[in-house]
Amino acid sequence: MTHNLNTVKTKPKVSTRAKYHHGDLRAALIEAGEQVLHARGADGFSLREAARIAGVSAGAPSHHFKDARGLLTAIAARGFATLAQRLIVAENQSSDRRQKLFGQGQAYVAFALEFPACFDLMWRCAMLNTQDEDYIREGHEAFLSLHRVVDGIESVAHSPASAQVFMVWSMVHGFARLSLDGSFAHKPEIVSLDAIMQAVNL
Amino acid sequence: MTHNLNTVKTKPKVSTRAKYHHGDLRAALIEAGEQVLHARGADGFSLREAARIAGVSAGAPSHHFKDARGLLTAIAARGFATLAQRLIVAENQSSDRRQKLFGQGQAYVAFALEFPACFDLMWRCAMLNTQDEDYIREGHEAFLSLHRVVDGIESVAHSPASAQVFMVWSMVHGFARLSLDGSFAHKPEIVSLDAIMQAVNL
DNA sequence: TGTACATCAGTGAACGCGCGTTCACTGATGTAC
DNA sequence: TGTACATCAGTGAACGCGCGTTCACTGATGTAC
Repeated sequence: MTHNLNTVKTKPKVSTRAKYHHGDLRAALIEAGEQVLHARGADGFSLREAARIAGVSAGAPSHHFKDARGLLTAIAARGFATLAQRLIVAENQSSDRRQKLFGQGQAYVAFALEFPACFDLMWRCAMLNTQDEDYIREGHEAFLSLHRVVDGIESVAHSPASAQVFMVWSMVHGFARLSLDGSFAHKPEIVSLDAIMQAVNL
Repeated sequence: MTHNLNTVKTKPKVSTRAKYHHGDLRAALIEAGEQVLHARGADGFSLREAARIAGVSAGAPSHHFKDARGLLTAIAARGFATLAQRLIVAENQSSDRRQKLFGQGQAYVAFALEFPACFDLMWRCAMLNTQDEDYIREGHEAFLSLHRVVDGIESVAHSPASAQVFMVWSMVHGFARLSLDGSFAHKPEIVSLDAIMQAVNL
């Protein structure tokens, strides 16, 4: 996931001669699509622009994705994969269970802030094929990691673990969204995720 | 806020003869716009369709709104006004402070579920004029109501009140969003806002 | 190693789409006198 | 009450926009023999 859209268009392959066959256009389109997404946001996304960046004609993507939605779904699935991976890293980074959870919260929000358009896209169901296997699997993967950690917490509040997972998820997700959408921008108080997670007694 | 887009197009005024001047086209456009928004979502919104529903030509809106963004901003501001009003109702509906907060949480989520596209729009800054006075004021109004209630709670956790406001807001907002975006749809556990708010010790 | 041929993965031109906005215009309204 | 006139709030035609997708095509690749 690297995004610099304004670079001069260069051939993705080292060979000096343009190759008629790309090699791995599917992967190249996903990467190009991520660039477009990052630069223009989910609403400004364009399949043609992704093709342009990949150095290929507008019709070419149809050989690898059924339509624009197909590419976007692949990108969203990759987003979930990255998120899940980071949550798992946080899960393994501490032995203290509360520390694990704090780490996951930070990782979740950091992901959203690092890839705002992708994070946005991941929940823009109207733009995605939500039946897609990868998309479902990677999303579930992320949820499971969070679930494992919350399950490991003996709570001060004696709520069912499932309520606590959804509580934490909602809070962290809401915090990420409100941050991205600028809702905290003009509030006098400084808003930190740490302070907020401290405020809930787990 | 009533939305039935598929009704036969009727003149908004009682007079049998079409009037050249509308009377209150601004208000009619806002209402028509809400219908479009509700039926097609924020992404499917179209100024022309709103004009069509209001029974007016495509150019007419320009006399009342600078552009499409202007109309959308007015709609979003009205959304915040409605939300604020409902939060204030919840605030006054109980004398118990925790009950107030629970009521506000329910009201917040209920609003999101009742007007999903409007709720969505209210945070779609790229589609709005976020400098608009009304938009800012009504949004602030809603926040203030929540703030008052949280300030009135003596917490088990001795966190600063501001951290608690943002915690509650994040949680409720995240819950609303995840609900709307279908993230809870395929989870085995039943997810209720009540259970989740119980899980945080306030 | 050479050849025939099927399949794959591109090209590039074309299509239709509804949109937001602009513009010269005109009908309706309200006000000054 | 009547008239002249400015202003307001509509019309409807036109424009340009970049988009996603389709299609007949062709160059490149790989495989069977």
